[in-house]
Amino acid sequence: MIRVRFAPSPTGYLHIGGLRTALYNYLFAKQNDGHLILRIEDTDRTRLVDGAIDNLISTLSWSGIEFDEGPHKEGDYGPYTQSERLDIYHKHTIKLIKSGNAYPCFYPKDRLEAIKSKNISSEIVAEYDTRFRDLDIDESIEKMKYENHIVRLKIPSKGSISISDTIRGSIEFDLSLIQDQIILKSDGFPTYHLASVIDDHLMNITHVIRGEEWVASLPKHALLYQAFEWEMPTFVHLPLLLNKDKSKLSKRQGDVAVEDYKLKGFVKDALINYVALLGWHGSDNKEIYDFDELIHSFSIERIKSSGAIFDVKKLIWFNQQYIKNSDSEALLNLINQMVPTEWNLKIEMIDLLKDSVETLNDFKDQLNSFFVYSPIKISADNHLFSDTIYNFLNLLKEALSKQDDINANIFKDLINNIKKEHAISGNIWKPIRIALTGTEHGPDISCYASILGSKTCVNRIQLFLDLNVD
RNA sequence: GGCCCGUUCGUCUAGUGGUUAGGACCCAGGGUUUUCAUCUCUGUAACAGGAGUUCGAUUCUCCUACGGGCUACCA
Repeated sequence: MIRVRFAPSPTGYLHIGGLRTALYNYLFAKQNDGHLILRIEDTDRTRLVDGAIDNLISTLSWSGIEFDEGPHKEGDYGPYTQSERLDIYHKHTIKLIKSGNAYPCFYPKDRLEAIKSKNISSEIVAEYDTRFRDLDIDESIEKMKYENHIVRLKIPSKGSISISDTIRGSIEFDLSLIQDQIILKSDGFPTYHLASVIDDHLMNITHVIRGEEWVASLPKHALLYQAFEWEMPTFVHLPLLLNKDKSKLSKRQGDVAVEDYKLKGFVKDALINYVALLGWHGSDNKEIYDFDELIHSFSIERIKSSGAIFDVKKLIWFNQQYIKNSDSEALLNLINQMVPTEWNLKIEMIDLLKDSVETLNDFKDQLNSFFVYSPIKISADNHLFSDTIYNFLNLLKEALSKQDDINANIFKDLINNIKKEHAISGNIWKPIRIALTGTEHGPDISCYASILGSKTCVNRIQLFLDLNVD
């Protein structure tokens, strides 16, 4: 069975790049009837953020990505949080030391402090540590019980290793260039390399799908697999998501948290669709994929090898498409959660607006004029308004007050009749809009007025005239 | 600096040993519309460079350039 994992560290929010990694893992698992595992990589105790795990899970869940196993979902391979697996890492570390593939380096307190305070380069420290490389194994293990130590992986000083990546093919590394990697820190926690290799193996992970930033560590991981005499999973390194300047997508140059986009009124389907297409594309020109189509169409073979710039403009376009094609009822439910409870949203309002908004937040802005009105003071030099227009508005008000029920067509007829009867010409539609809504632009004013209802229209025109006509 | 990865319109991308190199976003212009938007039509715009292989390379190989990632007791 295909088993893949998404393995974030709980350092805060869910990164857009993380969302894509999770998504690709999810799609791959789903289309193969496999399992997607959530594993929390919290081995850096200095970077833990409270609530990050819950946040991660709920954000992922909002996007439609659910896990088959994880800290929040029981499975046969737990625990799924690395800080709860310390004894496993320790046992395996001892195994590595015993087989001669790793060695502890001892750090008397003063040396530890010296290293920390003097800012010595890691190369120099590693160089110094090679003196521990060939210490007696049993003695070293005994010494670990009462002395400060770290453990390093013993990397062959010569030779090369070639590792296969599904997207990039075979990659060769010169081992002499790699320093003995620390796999167990002085606080007793493993580093990423050790923990992820052990967990991927123990959790029966078949495909490691992760970001390209990990390819440089590939030889270390491969060596670890060799040392344990374990079979390697298939590696799939995803191209990076980039800023406008082509550097790795990061905060600082815009929003990178999934939550930011949610807050800005992006719908999850649009985000997912857009992000899926950053690095993957089908063989045709299709761009709009719903979640099921994505599951069926996605393939690792068609993942690109080059990085992709995250372009909000295209995301906005996707968002527009999804909103306008959404069921109005569903939209209404979403929007209801965003607006003041006293706003009595009607489905007609959503129908009227959904073709033209870019984000859910635009709804909020545009809906506002249905519920909040204050007349605009027209300046004397505004050529849109004249006595004729004010008079016209007055007539319209009269006409509307005789109508209990209006619809868009009645509203239009009313206006055209008044125009004809009183021989009024010129642009009357814009003044009507301004009087009725307080804004210059917006959706079809006849529809707008009919949703507002004749009574409210009358009130608003009255307020407008009160303010602008002596 | 070293190692590794990458390079088709501004962006996301399709594509092939012979194509007018296709689509989408963006941008510009036209049309529709009582406004804005929507919608619609049209347009601008790309194979990083150099060698080689070949009758023929955007496509295959090598080199260069450029970009990026990594180079932590971070992941």
